Amino acid sequence: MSVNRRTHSSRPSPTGKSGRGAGSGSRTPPRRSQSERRQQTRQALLDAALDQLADGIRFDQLSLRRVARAAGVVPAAFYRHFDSMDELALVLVEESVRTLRSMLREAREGGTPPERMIASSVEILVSHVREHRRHFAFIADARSSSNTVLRHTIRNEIRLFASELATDLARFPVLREWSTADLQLLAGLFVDTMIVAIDALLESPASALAVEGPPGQASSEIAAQTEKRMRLIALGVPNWRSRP
Amino acid sequence: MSVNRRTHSSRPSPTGKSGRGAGSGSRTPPRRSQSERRQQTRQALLDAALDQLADGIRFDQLSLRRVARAAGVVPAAFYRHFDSMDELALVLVEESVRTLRSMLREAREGGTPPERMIASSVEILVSHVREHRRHFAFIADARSSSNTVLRHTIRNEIRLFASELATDLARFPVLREWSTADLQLLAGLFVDTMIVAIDALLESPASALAVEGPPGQASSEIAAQTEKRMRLIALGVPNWRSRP
DNA sequence: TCACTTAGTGTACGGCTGTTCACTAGATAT
DNA sequence: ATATCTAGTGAACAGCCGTACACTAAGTGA
Repeated sequence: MSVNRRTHSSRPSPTGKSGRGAGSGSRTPPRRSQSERRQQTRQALLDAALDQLADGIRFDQLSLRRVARAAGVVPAAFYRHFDSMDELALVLVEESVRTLRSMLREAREGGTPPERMIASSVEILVSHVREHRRHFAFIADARSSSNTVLRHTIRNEIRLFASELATDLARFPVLREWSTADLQLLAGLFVDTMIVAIDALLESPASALAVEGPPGQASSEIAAQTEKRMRLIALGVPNWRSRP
Repeated sequence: MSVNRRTHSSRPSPTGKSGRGAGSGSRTPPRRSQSERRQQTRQALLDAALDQLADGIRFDQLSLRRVARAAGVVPAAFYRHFDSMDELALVLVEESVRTLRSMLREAREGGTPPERMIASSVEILVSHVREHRRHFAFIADARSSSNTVLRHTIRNEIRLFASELATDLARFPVLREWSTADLQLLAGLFVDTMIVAIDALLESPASALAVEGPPGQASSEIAAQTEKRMRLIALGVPNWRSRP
């Protein structure tokens, strides 16, 4: 995990011999420009945080010191890149939201026939969570973080995501006449169903040997369950009237 | 919040006069049996924890010392009643689950006409959350706690809740022919919709002056939104076939 | 009345936390 | 070649944490 080679030590080298290429097998450290070093450490900090998140550590328990340690850097060095853990979190929001939007884009562009729409969306969801587990773990976690700003930020992004989905839904013939509010309702229901699926997907493989309760479902079961839920919701659409 | 009157002090009374009824206006402390005292402090600890939870403090941030302080008791005294915060949490689970089941009972027993079923359930949900805010706050929080045992325990209880709802649903004529699995699916969808509603209800009033994002919706809006979601789901029911 | 039990006290300890500061070595600019 | 800049170091700080321990006052039972 450590990014930086030890550049100087408090204890002088035990052998008097120092200088480049002295030790057998020790190679000259690769020359890196200052900006390379900087950018690399910064990313190491972000990666360290994401890795811990993917390992089931919650953001709230993620201390500045733990992140620095996992990045192979001393705590004080953290401040060269971020003012606080909260600021690091906001960078992770951007990264993760990009992943989220890429999922929407992927679902949009393939010329999927309407009757395959739900199945295809669920497949994309599952594969995206598998391939970008760390980002989804962060999103899921941040959603219920104790950091108010972070929590509100991520929830707002999810609301935006639902809004985009709503305008996509508007293109379906059955939904042509629907009011904006009703489209938001439907999209919100779909999105919340996805979130439940994401939570389940994240729970299952990391805690495969969980001590308590039913063993985490396999991702195929979760996918099947999610697809059924969405189909059931979609079935109500043709009969929907806003006022009861 | 403090339950126990100061019973002795490290510093001797500044006046030499000690003994009962000495000071003007000081009344004799009410005699309490030992078991009364014990039970009272224990409840004060539980209440202190619940109060903090209702104030938006997450269980993870809730330290033994904070709880003890809020209960007006020294940290070491905590151990006379619970081995650890985790053990206290499990007691709160029992308390809270009782509240949850009382909600189901209330929804069951009133002779509600079928077409009012959803509206009535949502009303009961909203009023229950208002009246037992602390328990619901704990449930919502524990669901995503970092304590694995606690999290699994509460999720299992929610699964049980969904199962009971499923058997209730089975009594509806439209659902007579449904398989158990499909009933579980439907119940799960309803329950998750409720959880979303609970989260929203808990968010709104405590953080009425939230710094960021859209102001929390009023509970009536949340109720309306939730009712619509459930109605939409219910509309799909008559057309449902398990295999697509 | 007197010994026993027990709920709660006060103090102390080590461990982890965020933050600060003077310092250094390697990259950069003159 | 030399001076400047800067990413990272290591040591120190105060604060909160969980836990341990000896102690005390009040309630309890013989």
